Amino acid sequence: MLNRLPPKERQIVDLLYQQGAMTASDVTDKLPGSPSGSAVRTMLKRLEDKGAVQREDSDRGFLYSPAVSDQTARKSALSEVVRVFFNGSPTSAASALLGMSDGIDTKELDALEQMIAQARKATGN
Amino acid sequence: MLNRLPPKERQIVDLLYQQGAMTASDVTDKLPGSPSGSAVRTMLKRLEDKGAVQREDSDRGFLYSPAVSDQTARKSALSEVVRVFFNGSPTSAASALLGMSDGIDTKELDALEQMIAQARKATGN
DNA sequence: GCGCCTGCGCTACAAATGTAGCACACGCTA
DNA sequence: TAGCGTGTGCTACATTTGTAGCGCAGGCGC
Repeated sequence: MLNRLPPKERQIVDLLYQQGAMTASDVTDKLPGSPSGSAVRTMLKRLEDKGAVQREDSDRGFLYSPAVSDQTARKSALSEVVRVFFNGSPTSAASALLGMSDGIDTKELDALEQMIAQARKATGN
Repeated sequence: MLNRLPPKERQIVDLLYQQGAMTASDVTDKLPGSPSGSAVRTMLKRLEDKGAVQREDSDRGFLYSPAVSDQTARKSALSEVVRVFFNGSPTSAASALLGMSDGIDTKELDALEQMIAQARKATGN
């Protein structure tokens, strides 16, 4: 669970989820406050020890990526927010989400309505 | 920002958002791992110093509550998840939300479709 | 072969966090 | 009034986090 990570470590994992696998120096560059490379490497190591990230050998050095799949992490993150802020109701959260989007792509709205239709069917079962 | 809080402190603030204002000993009881009361009070104090929670006098001792309104915190939490996991697309997140709800209340679905209709109009502007 | 980058790991250390013990004040009750 | 239970604050301390310095290895240009 991401919430069990301390602030900076979490920031790093978030970055990896957001931008995909990258090297330690990439992380260093993209992190605010221009931390030293070794500082970042240390945290990456700790994250690895905790099993939060994994690394893979590449020609430009190690590539770090989250140990938990995007799919799983997304679900987990959403569940958390729903539980804490929306009294366990995913639909309430979805409403709030709709409310806060500025310009929305029509296609996405179509997709959403499809999902709603699906949900209606499921409920009907 | 909640993500700037260390794990346990965040757990406490989450609890306050989820269950509303409560006393230090209530927090102690509801927290897993049965921590000591003084441990909890210390964290509550630190949270207060950081401006994350506020307290109010009551007949049964101090009542602690999040310093940031639910509204604001919700929005902020959702934005964060959307940014990190859904490439900034609220509608994608909403889809995922729909997908993960089990039995959904028909009324909520109706409400959602209304929101979508609204969004369509807004886009048309 | 000799410097130079780049990437990495190890070690060190200050600050933050997590946890608890102790002492004190207030309201009740025997 | 002496003795409790409850609610607090203060202090202390072990662990974890955040940050960086140093030294080493491999690839590259001179």
